[in-house]
Amino acid sequence: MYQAPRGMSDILPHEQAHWSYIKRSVAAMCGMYGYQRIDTPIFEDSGLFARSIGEETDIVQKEMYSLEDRGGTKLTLRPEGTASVCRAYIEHGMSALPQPVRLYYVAAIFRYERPQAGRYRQHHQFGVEALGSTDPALDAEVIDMAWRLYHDLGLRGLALHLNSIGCCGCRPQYLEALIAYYASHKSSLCGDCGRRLSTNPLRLLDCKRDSCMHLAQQSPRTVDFLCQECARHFDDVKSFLDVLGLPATLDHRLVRGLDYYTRTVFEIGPAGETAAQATIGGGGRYDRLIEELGGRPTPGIGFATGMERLVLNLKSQEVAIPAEASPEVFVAYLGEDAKKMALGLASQLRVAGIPVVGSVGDRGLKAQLRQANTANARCAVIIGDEEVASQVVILKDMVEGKQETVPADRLVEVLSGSDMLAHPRNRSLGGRNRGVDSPQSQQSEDEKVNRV
RNA sequence: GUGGGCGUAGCCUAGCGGUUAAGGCGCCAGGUUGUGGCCCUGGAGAUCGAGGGUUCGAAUCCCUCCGCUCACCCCA
Repeated sequence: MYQAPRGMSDILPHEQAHWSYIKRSVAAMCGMYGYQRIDTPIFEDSGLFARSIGEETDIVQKEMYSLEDRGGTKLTLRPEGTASVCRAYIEHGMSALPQPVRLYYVAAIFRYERPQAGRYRQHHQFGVEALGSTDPALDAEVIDMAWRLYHDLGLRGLALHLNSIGCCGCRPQYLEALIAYYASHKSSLCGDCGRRLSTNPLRLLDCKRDSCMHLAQQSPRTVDFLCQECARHFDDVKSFLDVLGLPATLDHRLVRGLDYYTRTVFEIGPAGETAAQATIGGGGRYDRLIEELGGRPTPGIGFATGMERLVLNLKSQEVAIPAEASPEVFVAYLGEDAKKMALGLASQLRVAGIPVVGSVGDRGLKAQLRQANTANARCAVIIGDEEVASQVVILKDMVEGKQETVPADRLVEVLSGSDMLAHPRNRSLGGRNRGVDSPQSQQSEDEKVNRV
């Protein structure tokens, strides 16, 4: 028996409501903020990720799905989204466009890790990237988008953590101080942290062992080492977030696992949640990345959110999700002649824009109606020998249980005029329109979030 | 890569040494000759994750492997 590869899963029909709900919300929100969609290849040249994410990071060291194609090119399944977008920005000369360039993506992401709750080898991320401006207002805009998305999806009780990790000008001094501090407490560090001291000192700060957390509380803070420009930038970000009413919590232990981050970094997850895969979204500024990848110096900021984690949180918070559309009409038949008539009628209905499920398999009427019922069809069209003979059909309302005989050539007309069909507008929008309420109700909703 | 928990029909679960592995959901069919949802009846569907061992006898005990899952590491 074949199984899906480890850490990768099928998204089955009964789970699609959550996914399309998220995708719709994402697209609507990006439109609201002026972000345009970009899709990049699932593979990139391996070097792109090594250079952007950082040679020494775990992602590059041990988590990439890499392969060589028949021409000997080294390719890697994308382990994150930002590098590809930056590559596309450079490759297509987007620096010639009005800046900043605002982009978003929804993409499958691949990392070779041990799967666990909220962590998969193939997962999906929605992310945005705003390229070409250092304006702290852009940082605030991106953070606002992330916060707003979660809120509009219906998630509550989230916390926003914020920090600034400085730039290449001021970070070295900080790292020096950090290493010096931890080196002087080396004896009380756990084994992992002993290694981190030389490999990835920033990560010393978010070790979860009690002893190390204790040390982290007393450790030097990035914000105390910011250069003047970075400090100014961070102050502005904070004040802009304030204007937007976003309840940011300063977290001096917040660092990110990718090397390209500079200045602003942030994460959003369930408040007070200490669970392992709690973070549902995170991001930050990366002012050197595009230059690093061979473009002209171009600053950027972005964030990404794990869609599987969104689904997990929507489920755990029992957020009501709009149901997927079910078919309007089920066409049942009895006998060969009726089958042909049913086929033709179903086709006509679809041409008229009415979703139809056709019966197949020559089963009894009882079985066919049972199927119409489980398919959640609003009504059934029944055709037998008598109906074929007089060119009529039985139209049965599956909710009311009533039925009537209508001439076959008037079926579309009768159906369109009946209240059995959902209004076309409701059909395409799924009857939902979240997050664009009046300013007043929006305000009160936000206050509710801030309080949690 | 390290550690814990778990593998019985499509799904959930009982059985924990003794005859043809039990129940619920779902599926299929009947209960009116051409009418669904509720109810009733019946049916199909399981080499009890795989291999090996102990035993007169193993789903049940032991070992190995595989898979799933949770946690560490890391991250969305």
